Amino acid sequence: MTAERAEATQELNLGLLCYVAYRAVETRVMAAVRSAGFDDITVAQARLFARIDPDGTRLTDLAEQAQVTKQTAGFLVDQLERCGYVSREPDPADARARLVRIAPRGLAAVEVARRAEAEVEAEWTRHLGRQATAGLRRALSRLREITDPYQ
Amino acid sequence: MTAERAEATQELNLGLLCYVAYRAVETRVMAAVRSAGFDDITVAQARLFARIDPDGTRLTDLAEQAQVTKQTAGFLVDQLERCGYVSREPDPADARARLVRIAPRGLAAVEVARRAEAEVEAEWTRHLGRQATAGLRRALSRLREITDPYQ
DNA sequence: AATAATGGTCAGATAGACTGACTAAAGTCA
DNA sequence: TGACTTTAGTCAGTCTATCTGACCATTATT
Repeated sequence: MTAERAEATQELNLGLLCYVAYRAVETRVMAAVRSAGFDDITVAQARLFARIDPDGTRLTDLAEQAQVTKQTAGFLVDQLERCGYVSREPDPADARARLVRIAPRGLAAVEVARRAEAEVEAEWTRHLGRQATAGLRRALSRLREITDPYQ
Repeated sequence: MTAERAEATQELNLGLLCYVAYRAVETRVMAAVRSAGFDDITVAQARLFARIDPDGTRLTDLAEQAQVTKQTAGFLVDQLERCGYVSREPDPADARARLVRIAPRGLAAVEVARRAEAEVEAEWTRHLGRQATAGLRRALSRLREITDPYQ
């Protein structure tokens, strides 16, 4: 690596730094989930799945939060439903809508994912120290106020 | 939002927090690049493009860093080349290989992207304060030591 | 009651990702 | 040196995730 490149590396912008960290977590979590026997789930499905509220979420809301079209969201929910991760129920508040809910198999997968996340966070804490990790979480959480319209 | 949901929101894992921040930057940068007239570039192309070294990078290295197959990388570089963002030159060190280099049009796009990134970082700094932003950068950079094999 | 907006589906097209098989050049080592 | 292995990249084919546009049913608005 040239000196110029080393300098460029140091100056990586915050967005890319976030991406590298995020991807590391996603890779680890997906690997854990798959090796726990949930090997029919894809990354796209998981990203959508992660947005489902414990009380159920409408397809349109899911699509908006995951930033895909409702057609795409419907396509992914179809697959999640077929594989037993979610179910669709009528929304009592609106006869047009249906609520996507996490099914038992989905809950089991969430359990595995949570454990993997916790493992990664523990590693990060060992590497950064407890205080710096807490600071990282605080900063990222506060950033959501200006970066996540669906918080 | 129910109390239960509010609590879950607070406890978002670090990976997802990174994702939200990353996506906000990517969205902003892509919008800036497109509205500056580079409207034929896609997110997938941009992600690969972002890994090209100023001195040129081999396709295989590009693929590895972006975590796609070399076929996919080749597909994307074909498009970037056709649109004038990169060029391919023989690698003087290895007759099998070719170096992907950023072409003039690519440099112009990088310029726009850099400005957009700087804008976002300025906003983040206003929101978090100078010290917390510096801490965020420090923490994420140190995390690369354990999350980015290609740093 | 008529019209507009919203939640969701159907149909079709395309981009981007993969696996597998292959060629050509480099590297290894008996 | 010559045979084998590895590496850089391409070709062909498939599949998944995404989009746009059109549409239906229900709800909201006026």
